[in-house]
Amino acid sequence: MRQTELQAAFGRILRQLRVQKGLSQEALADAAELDRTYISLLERGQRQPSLTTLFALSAVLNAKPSDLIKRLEKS
Amino acid sequence: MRQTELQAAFGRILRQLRVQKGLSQEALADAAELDRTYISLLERGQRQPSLTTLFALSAVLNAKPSDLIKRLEKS
DNA sequence: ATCAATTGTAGACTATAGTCCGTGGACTGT
DNA sequence: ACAGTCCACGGACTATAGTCTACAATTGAT
Repeated sequence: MRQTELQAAFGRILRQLRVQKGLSQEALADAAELDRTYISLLERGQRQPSLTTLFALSAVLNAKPSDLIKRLEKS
Repeated sequence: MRQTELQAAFGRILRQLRVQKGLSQEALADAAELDRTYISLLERGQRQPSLTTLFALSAVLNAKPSDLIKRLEKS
């Protein structure tokens, strides 16, 4: 998988989980102690998270980081 | 898990997998198209990988990225 | 048609991922 | 003693993660 595809796929998964939980980008950002505009960038595939950011987002979304990565592998 | 602990734990896992495969840091770096000194930093817990770096390292080590993350969650 | 909430986006910025070049130390074999 | 391999480590650098401010576009409700 190329880098841009990886980022785009991560963005789709992130958005899906966030919407499923009924959170706004801002609510997610606040809970994960990140910036709202950065969540927007992530979801649009223009950034890729570091490990700690992955863990922080997963925690807020009640998902295991490894499950999130597993979904990435399949996409 | 705090950020520094996360990095340190990732470093330990990375080193263990690399040694298991009988690779030098340089061999791993070359195969993953990364820098030798950066592998050293990762293993010593002084850097954390991006998603694409995680995938690149996992590929060389014949491990699924999600399995690597799973080990991180448990440590 | 308007208002509020949400999101896209741009620009300038700081922090950190990742590179490159070099040095020195530990270890092994000869 | 010397050569070869592997690794720690430093400094200087470039690329990108992540912040902050502000404004425009979208959507949904009334």
